[in-house]
Amino acid sequence: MRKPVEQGKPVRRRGDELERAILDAVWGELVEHGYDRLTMDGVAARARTSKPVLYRRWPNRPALVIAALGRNAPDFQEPPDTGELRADMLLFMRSLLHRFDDLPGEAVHAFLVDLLRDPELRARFTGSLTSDGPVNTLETMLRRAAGRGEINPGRITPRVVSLPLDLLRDAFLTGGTVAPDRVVEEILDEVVLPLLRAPSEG
Amino acid sequence: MRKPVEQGKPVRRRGDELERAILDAVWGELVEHGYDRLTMDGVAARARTSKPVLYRRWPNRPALVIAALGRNAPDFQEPPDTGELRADMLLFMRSLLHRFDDLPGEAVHAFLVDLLRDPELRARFTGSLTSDGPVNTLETMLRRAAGRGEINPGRITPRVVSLPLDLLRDAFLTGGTVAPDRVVEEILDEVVLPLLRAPSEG
DNA sequence: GCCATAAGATACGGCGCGTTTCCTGCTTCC
DNA sequence: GGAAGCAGGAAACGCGCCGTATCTTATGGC
Repeated sequence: MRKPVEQGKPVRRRGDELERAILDAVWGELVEHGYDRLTMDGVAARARTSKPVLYRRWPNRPALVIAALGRNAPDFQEPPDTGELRADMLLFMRSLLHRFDDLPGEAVHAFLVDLLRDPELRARFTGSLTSDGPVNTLETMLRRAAGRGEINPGRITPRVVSLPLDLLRDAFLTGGTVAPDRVVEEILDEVVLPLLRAPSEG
Repeated sequence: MRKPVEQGKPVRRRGDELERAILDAVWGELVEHGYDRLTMDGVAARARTSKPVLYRRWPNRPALVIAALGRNAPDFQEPPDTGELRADMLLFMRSLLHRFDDLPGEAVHAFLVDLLRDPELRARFTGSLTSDGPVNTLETMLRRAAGRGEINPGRITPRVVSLPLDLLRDAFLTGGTVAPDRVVEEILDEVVLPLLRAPSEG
């Protein structure tokens, strides 16, 4: 709801209330202008606060946006378990891709690209995938499938586990937009699943 | 006796000579400062010219750097043909990775990341891979290998052909540095080659 | 030798980051 | 309940760099 009076009462917010207002403002700016044109001044204005307040909490622009994404993104869900690997993976990959559908895809792309520029953020990002992230979920799904005899357990290596992720990310980065379903299925049916099913050699 | 003919004779260069000097200056700046800190002023100064001269030839910073890379990068070579696919691919992938070894790897990374930001440049980049680029070379190698019976010809699809490229690029982007040999071999031995050798299903 | 052309020097406007300075209202602690 | 101090808020600044505009001056074609 809207504040009753515009300039009547300069209500001074603090702590968590202020922080929530700021992160909401970030989200709003992302939706409206995208990441490229999200400015610190813009966020401050939208949150009706000022830049020093932002910089007291976050060291720079990407850190601020990370915080906003972390707050607003839906949590990871449990690994799907349909009883069939292909369906599991399809569900899972799609849920990954559509995690930020509330934002213009171009905004997410610009943000990820910006993340990659900074070594520190880059490391944090890749780390977030493995430690308790999607990689674990994938591994769970693969082990279950191996238990059912759907795939060759010998093929399950770290590189192969993260392969779907790597390909989705690459498609997103080079394509500029979330991979369409066609591409996801292609990745699964032409690369990931055949590889997992391939018998060991030698 | 106003002019004691100092070190700088005001030789005014034009056309191709000037252009070469500029692109060399770009290269020098890349080597010395990396892409992030390559500035138009810096290039102009190093080339002993001025910014308007740069902007008369190239519309912006990335375009200028593209021109410099195009001039200084070694040409693509013929696809290797050792008689064995793994060796061919190893040679080829390594040659790709070390194409810009004269530059600090961080500079190449920053440049590629910057390319991805602009839809136009992004498209030009991905296009350069397929049309008469590395993708063609890879396909040639794969077809030869299929002819020798090394791999399953049914596995050769566009997505699979570009798979090694995609994985190298992703490793470069997310790793921040050229993939070490270990990773290249892992990609080949755990993903690409097993997939190519896998028998058709159904 | 004349003149169009492009090089070179310089300065400017713009933008956005991150910081500084100063003021002011809220909260806490005695 | 009052003072001290903490944190929010507003404005302005310096910086760096982009891309452009203006003007002078050398150069090469004719």
